[in-house]
Amino acid sequence: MTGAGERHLRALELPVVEAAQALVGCTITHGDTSGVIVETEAYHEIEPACHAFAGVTPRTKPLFEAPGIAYVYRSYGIHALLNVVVEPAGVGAAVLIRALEPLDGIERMRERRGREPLTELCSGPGKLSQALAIGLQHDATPLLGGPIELGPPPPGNDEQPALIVGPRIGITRAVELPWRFCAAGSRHVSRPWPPGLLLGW
DNA sequence: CATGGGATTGACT
DNA sequence: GTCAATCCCATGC
Repeated sequence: MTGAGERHLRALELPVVEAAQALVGCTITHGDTSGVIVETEAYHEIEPACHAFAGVTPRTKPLFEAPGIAYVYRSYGIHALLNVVVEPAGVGAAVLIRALEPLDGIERMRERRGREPLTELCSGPGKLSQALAIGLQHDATPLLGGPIELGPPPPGNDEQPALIVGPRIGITRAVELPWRFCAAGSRHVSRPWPPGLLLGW
């Protein structure tokens, strides 16, 4: 039997678009800081917005490895963005973690972010990396038993949350694909929930 | 080896 | 709403 308590493990076995949905509600922990995933996007080598579209390069190599490792890259020269690599080895695909609901180490997050409001700590892919002190040194590290830990939903929150689906944000290619997923009603997403359809209703 | 772009953010008009 | 910061890496000469 497969309980909700191991949803993060099942997510790692799914195709990337389904994995992106299943990961909403799971947790990310680094040291004393952790949060619940409330927003994700799927990226796959078949579409040009994905870094893996260019094939295997020194930068994209982790995307093509076996599921369950991190892909962390620098964005706009400033931010480190965290992805969960999924799909079998040889297939380049990953789930971008776009926002967390802060759970543990909130004061530490406030120090690192230089901001007080709970909704400004992890409400964006660059923000959550800063709040959890995730950097390029974590690229290709395991997410099970590594420095950054992917975990199941918190106790009492095992229900797969209702999701809002919409187009991905901040990209210029393959903008039409509805591969962004937000926990419905969460106030911790990177932007007020997108226009789009509700899933899970 | 030189160049250009980007899965963002925060500050500013 | 607009815009610059900043740096890794993919690409091209």
